[in-house]
Amino acid sequence: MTRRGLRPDRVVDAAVELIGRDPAQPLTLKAIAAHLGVRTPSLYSHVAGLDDLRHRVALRALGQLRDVLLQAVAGRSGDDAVRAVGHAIRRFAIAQPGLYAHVIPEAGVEGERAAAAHAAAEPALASLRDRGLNETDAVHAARSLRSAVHGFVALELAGGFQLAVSVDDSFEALLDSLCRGLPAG
Amino acid sequence: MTRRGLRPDRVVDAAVELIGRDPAQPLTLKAIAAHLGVRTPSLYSHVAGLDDLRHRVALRALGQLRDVLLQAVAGRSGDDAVRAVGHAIRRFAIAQPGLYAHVIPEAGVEGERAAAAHAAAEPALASLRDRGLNETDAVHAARSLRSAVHGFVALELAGGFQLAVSVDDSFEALLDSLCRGLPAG
DNA sequence: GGCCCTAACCTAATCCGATTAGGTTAATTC
DNA sequence: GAATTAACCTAATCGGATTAGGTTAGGGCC
Repeated sequence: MTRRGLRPDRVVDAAVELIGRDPAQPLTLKAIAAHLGVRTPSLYSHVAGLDDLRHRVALRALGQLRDVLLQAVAGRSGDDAVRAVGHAIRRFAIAQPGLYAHVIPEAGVEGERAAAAHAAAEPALASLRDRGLNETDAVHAARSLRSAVHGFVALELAGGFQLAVSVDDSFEALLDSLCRGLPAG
Repeated sequence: MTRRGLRPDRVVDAAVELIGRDPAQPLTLKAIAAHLGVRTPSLYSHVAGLDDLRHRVALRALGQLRDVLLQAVAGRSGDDAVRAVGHAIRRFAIAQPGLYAHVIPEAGVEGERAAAAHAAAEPALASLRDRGLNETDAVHAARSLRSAVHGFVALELAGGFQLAVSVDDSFEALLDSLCRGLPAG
């Protein structure tokens, strides 16, 4: 019964690791507790429950996504930046499907999480403003880009692309279309 | 204890109705049974369990989506058809968010469901072929369109668009970009 | 060094929904 | 009208979340 020195962050670490190991497995307090060598109810000292845990995982995921996007757009502009954003999101989602799933809320977004989502969206938005778009058009474009990439990745991860046509090629085609089609200022 | 004359389809009907009433509420056998005036275990005479029920709901949803898309493309071609597909999907998703959610599988797709998904995708694919695209490019384009619209709707339903910019306008902008950007043959 | 307090951990118990086991009986068939 | 089938039921089990309420390790203070 030694103390484990758990912190909320350590619990989230464990959750993220389990999610990474097997994204199909649902995130369960029981599994996390076992992974940490603790009984399930003990987690309640650090986390307010399953919903709270999911919330924290979402924040973690959004933070990572933001980092990834910041790196992706660094030093790029124009179509180059748009493509980099697209590839970065897809790479992130494929590398950590379970984590990526938590980026999208199931119900409404609010508070801290909205802020995190906003922060994650910012890099793409900035590179679209650079493209010469005014604020409103940049928001339209950012939503379009994010929607297209999220939709693609969501369907891809769900196994939605069954036809015998390269999925990678389709993704490039999607980015091609977007770059061709997005207004340029 | 009179017989209710339940059929698998009636159970799915009830599920769809409950889902429609409150998409936020998770789909539960208990609620469906109550709605049908029956005890929970009785449902097992008609469906094999919760997973089977979800599968059936998904088939129903895919069928409806297909109908909606067939109507949407009827008599249209070119960008007109593309826009109609986009609007039809979005209208369907907003009208029946709970049902739409079941269109996207959580894990892999197989068998009957893959066929249903295929059938639902066909109308859009056909109208892209009409556009003069060869089969491969039509598949790329169909995936792009589906991804973009699905992503948009998923984020919209999740409350992901927080900024004070019209979501309807963003959707139009997305369709504009796609129409401008999709190859034309 | 010993006492106190907090909070981390535990066990036991409850709740809720899914699922299974096994009866009862309405409807159907012969 | 008897035999069969299958729809429905009750009772029980299971798995995971959550709550209630103890126990004790460890840090701060005398």
